[in-house]
Amino acid sequence: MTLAEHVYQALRRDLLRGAFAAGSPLRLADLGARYGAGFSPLREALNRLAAERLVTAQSLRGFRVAAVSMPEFEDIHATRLMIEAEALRLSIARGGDAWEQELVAALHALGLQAARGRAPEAIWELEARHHAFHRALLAACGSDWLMEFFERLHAASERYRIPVLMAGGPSPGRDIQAEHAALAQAALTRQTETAVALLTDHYNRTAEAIRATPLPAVPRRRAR
Amino acid sequence: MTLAEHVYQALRRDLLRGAFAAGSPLRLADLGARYGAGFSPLREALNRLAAERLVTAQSLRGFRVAAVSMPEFEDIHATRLMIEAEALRLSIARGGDAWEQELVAALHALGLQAARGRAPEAIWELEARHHAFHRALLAACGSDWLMEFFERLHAASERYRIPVLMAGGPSPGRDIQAEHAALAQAALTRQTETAVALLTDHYNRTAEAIRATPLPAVPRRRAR
DNA sequence: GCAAGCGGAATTTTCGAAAATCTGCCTTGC
DNA sequence: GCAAGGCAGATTTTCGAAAATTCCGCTTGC
Repeated sequence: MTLAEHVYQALRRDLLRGAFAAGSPLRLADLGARYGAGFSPLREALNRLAAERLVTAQSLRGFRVAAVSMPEFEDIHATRLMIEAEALRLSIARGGDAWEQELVAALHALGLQAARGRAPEAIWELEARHHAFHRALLAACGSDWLMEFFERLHAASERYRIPVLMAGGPSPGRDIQAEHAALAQAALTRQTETAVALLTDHYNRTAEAIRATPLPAVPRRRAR
Repeated sequence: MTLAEHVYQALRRDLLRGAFAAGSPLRLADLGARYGAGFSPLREALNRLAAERLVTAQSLRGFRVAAVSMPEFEDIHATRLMIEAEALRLSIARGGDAWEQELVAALHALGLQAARGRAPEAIWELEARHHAFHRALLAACGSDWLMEFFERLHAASERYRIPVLMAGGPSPGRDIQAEHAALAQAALTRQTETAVALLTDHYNRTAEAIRATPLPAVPRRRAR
């Protein structure tokens, strides 16, 4: 792997984990010290991330962490429901043995990690397995483009989930693992519209938690 | 505009116009001569385009024009129908005076250019106005993400339309301007499902023309 | 005749410095 | 007192060369 690729992955991971405040400038000198790279690989990684909208680029003023806002979250959420509902229908219609196998495996791995609690060092592994479960659910849809849009929207919404995770996880009355199990069950038994409804509810509950948690304040630049 | 941005736009335009064969390597020295830039801005542009999947990157082996294939086209086509149908419904539901105004303006501009024929120097302007018309149709959907996916899928499918355009345009019996006019009419009169059906037919006809035209041969690398 | 290995050329990737531009502060003029 | 202008430092952008790796033809050994 080249240095630029390594920086891209590390920076992307840090952005999704909320290591930088939304809207803050990403200075090349700082990033160089942090990731041990010169300007060239840094700028390559930043350009990729800019194309993914995780950072913004302004001519001759460098890069910033992309801003967050509630209207943008609502857009991400609504678009995501639409994309994933369609991908889930296709996946259920087309999934074979291998899909079922990987889905139950992902559900099991998620359950194991969920049981390990929410300590800081365990939470990112939980996030990874959560993402892997949802990916496994849609994986048989047969559309590279739907899967790419799923990944994009997942990354975009991840940044809004961080405050919720840090504030102590989801609402007390919620049994997330049960939601996942029911969803997997409906998918495996090919109850398409039940599965879509469960998936929609699942994301709507998370959206509720996000709406109830204040966004981290975006440092405002002075008017100019 | 920085040099890297300029290269990005010029290279993207050339890729969409079919200036490079699908699958062929994009050598930095060649690109440097073509666009008058050093390696740094070139690599930044290429990394952006790689994030958009117009080119592919392989560690230490540089960049290539993304491959084309009929299965990929079918995926693009199906995903596009889904995204644009949804965006069109939203746009019709939410569009106000400004939307109507820009839609009729875009339709008119498209008609003017269509009347100018299909000479090589007129064709790209026609393409631009065609794209602008379809964008105007969806512009009121209120979702940045749907619009981004629209742009991505448009760019991806543009590469498949080039051979059709070069082979002399669409099927003889087709009156494309009438299709656009009917579509705009249905949208402006808020006949949502009629508009969606017309849009779907419009793209399906184009897809038929693409299926009937052989893909440009992708230079195959020797097995290794 | 043919596959494996070698070596030079071609190519990509990275760095460090130079050039260009922006930012914030301070002076100047009114 | 306050806005306009300018200067110094900070920052981004670009280049050219060096380092690392791949590519490809050629030789060698069987």
